[in-house]
Amino acid sequence: MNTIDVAVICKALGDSNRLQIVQMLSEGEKCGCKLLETFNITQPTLSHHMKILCECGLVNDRKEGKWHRYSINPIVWNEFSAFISKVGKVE
Amino acid sequence: MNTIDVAVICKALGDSNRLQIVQMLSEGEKCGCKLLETFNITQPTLSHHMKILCECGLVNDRKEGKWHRYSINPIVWNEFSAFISKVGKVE
DNA sequence: TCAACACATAGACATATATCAATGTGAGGT
DNA sequence: ACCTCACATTGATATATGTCTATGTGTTGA
Repeated sequence: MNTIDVAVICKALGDSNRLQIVQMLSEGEKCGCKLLETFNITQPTLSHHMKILCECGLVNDRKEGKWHRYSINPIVWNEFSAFISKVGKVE
Repeated sequence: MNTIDVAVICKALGDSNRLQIVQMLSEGEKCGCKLLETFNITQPTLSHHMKILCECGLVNDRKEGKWHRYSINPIVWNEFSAFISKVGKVE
């Protein structure tokens, strides 16, 4: 994972709605309509946020019938987390 | 550290110039003029970026004569890193 | 086939952001 | 005193972003 990838991920997490979404996904896989109940935003706005979270790789989207099951991508998240941890270790 | 703090930090790191700046600071304390040599931006733009990095707590600013010595704030960085690591640990 | 549900897309709009040129401030050195 | 250097501040501007309403798409069930 390079610097550009990490910057894109950080930008994705730089919105408090999106950060709260991934916190909810941390509890386990959830569908969009369930997420929509929690936040005070319209459906297109949620769709917009989920697109950003999926495109940067942080979140997986598993389609099941008419539902979209969203979940955290642990591989990407671990790489991101390792990058952040490493930068904090000052020489 | 709460969700809002983390979102602000992520937004700060969501710019590739700022992410590269903290990567440089990871090598050790550096003054602004040294940072300015590395990046293809003007001095006011660097000043703007440093202000954002300092205000979110990620970076310390130690004034020494006419220089500003910037360095990573390990305490804030560790808290941030721990938060990110925790969210990635899906139940 | 039709209606309802889950989600995407398009367009509009207000606000935020990154960047610059110009200028101000403050500290050191001659 | 004057100049130079390091950095901050002030507008200005183009672009990006978050949000909405309206509408389209695809799936499910009656």
